[in-house]
Amino acid sequence: MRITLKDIAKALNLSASSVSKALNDSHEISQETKKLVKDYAEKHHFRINKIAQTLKTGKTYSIGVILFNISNNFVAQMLDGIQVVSEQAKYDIIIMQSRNNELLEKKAIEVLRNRGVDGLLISPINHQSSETELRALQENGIPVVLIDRIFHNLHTHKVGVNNFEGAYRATKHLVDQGKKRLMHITGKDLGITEERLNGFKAALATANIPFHPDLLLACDYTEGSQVEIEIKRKIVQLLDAGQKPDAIFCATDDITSRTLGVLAELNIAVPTEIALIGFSNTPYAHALNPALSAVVQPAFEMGKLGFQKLIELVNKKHQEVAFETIALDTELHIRKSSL
Amino acid sequence: MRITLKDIAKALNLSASSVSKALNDSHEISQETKKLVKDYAEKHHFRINKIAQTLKTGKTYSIGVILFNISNNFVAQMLDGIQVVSEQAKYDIIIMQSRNNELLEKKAIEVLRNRGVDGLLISPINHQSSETELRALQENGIPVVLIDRIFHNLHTHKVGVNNFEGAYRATKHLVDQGKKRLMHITGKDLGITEERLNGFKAALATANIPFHPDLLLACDYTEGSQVEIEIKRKIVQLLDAGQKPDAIFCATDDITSRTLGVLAELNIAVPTEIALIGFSNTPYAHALNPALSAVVQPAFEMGKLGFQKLIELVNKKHQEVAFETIALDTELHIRKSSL
DNA sequence: TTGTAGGCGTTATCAA
DNA sequence: TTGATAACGCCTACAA
Repeated sequence: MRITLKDIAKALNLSASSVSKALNDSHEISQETKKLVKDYAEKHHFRINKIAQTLKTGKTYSIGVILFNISNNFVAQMLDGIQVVSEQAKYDIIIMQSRNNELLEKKAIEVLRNRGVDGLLISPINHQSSETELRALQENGIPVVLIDRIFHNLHTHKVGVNNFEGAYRATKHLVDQGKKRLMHITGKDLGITEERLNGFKAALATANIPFHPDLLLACDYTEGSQVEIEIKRKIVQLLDAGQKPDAIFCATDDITSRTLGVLAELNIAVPTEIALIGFSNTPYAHALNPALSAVVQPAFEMGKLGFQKLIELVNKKHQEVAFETIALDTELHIRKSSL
Repeated sequence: MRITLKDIAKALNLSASSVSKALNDSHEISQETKKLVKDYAEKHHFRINKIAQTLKTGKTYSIGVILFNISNNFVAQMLDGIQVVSEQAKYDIIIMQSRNNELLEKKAIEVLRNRGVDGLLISPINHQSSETELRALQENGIPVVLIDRIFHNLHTHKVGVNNFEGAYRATKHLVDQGKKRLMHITGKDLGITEERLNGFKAALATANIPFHPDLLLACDYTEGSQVEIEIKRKIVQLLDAGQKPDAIFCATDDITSRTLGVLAELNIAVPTEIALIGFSNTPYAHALNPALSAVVQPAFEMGKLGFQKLIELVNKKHQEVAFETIALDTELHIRKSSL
């Protein structure tokens, strides 16, 4: 059904190797033969069997990408960047989701490894998740690059953002608005949240506002989606205790959206009762009511850069490389929700 | 570096074929030998080379999935359903985005075909997009299943929703609220929008409200993201002409979100000035201000069902199958934006 | 400039 | 119950 090199060879009275060379534009083959072969191939819709090619060459021309959840604006934007570069570089990408679950993460790595990929771009669950598995990949000549969640022990290229700085500026902004009781809602053990918490604390410190552990909520992402409930419970609890915050800084895209939802549900006016700002890459920030103040990450750029770095490694597998950690800047978009 | 069947065979003084059979639990191999082989394999971290296996067997155990844009709640939810089933079925999925661009769609099909997939799940751009390419796949024994965009000429299983019904009920709801000047914003040539338009018209008809072409906007999705600008221009134009609608029904997830944004930008109060309802699967519908009334599609179910249907085809490639078209029901969620 | 032979890692067929 | 052999489709020395 599907035509192969041999078929072409037979039809043209050539050897399979000549056909192979002709299709690969080898200098050992005459122009006429090349033309003959290529025309025939085109006419008969010859498509090379990548599987066989891979088996022979060892190159799969595919890259594994492990993200925690692709239905997240931030992640989707990274993915867009990744895809742009992957197309230029003629690499296919195989996307897997870890859902912030270390078991699924390990499984994804395993699947990709079995299937054969030339490299792996991953946003790991946390500091040391799947460390041995990733190291094993590297030792087998499959380069790994970390993206977004760059606080990981693995020794390699890492592309993320300046989390401390982003959090610091957002918090500073709230402080500058005269807010005194700042709450921080974050995720537990997500690999980037520590730095954001540090930024939060640092901004408080510069304003001589003591950090109040009661105003910190670290949501658990390992279980199903109880996050919204956790947030609601915490806020209600603060209200009941007469400890209402006057501003909230949210650490991730997902948390920001959910917090907004909880406040709406509780009929808490934003920003008059509680001001809100958070990490968010939603393209609809301006369309929300009130328009959302956000720390925006250069997600598209991160995706592009991360993938480029990975391709570099793939292409010079055997040379010594000085690994870099790149932290891009975030942008602070002030809108109504924090004013 | 990586251990192969032969290595095991050599180490155990067996033949490669026996090792292969042992690992595949063939009945021709003795229990002791199996244990021997499996233990050795485990101990030495043997992982089978899927590439070689595929070359030999012709089965890739991977399925191509072509969607138009994965950073869309609705699509992301479908994808979740797809992934759940794919893991059960032990198939990998390779995700590609067509971005509602027929050239990219064709390219994606080509890539998947070259790379080798056992089947294709696709949400095609429109009625006849890539029809010949898809048919060619089928003729080469690679089954195709259509999802979401089920109004396509291809003869196969199709899994989508009852678009007419969903649109009809949403529009009917607006009519029941006493709305008279209903606007419909939709996408041009997206394969599902005709039926939604028909549902819109039918609901108007039952209320004896004439359909007004001026109150219809079909956005062009083939070019970059001018959609929001188009919507804004149209609404401003209607306002200027004193033709302000009193309600809007939006046909897709993306259009609903964007329309909401435009209305906010134009400082048009929802629902008092203009009521709004639209197809949307955003998990934050209740968290928007005002909470968004929406026609919700069973996206997760669609993904699951579509993938299941595809796997069925993959597994009985040579039997005659009676193709089905399945239209799941949508849910109407009435919230504040349309009241 | 073209062809031959061997092999990538696996499995299927047949023989032992 | 095990083993030898060939084959999947392609590429690459090396020979012609």
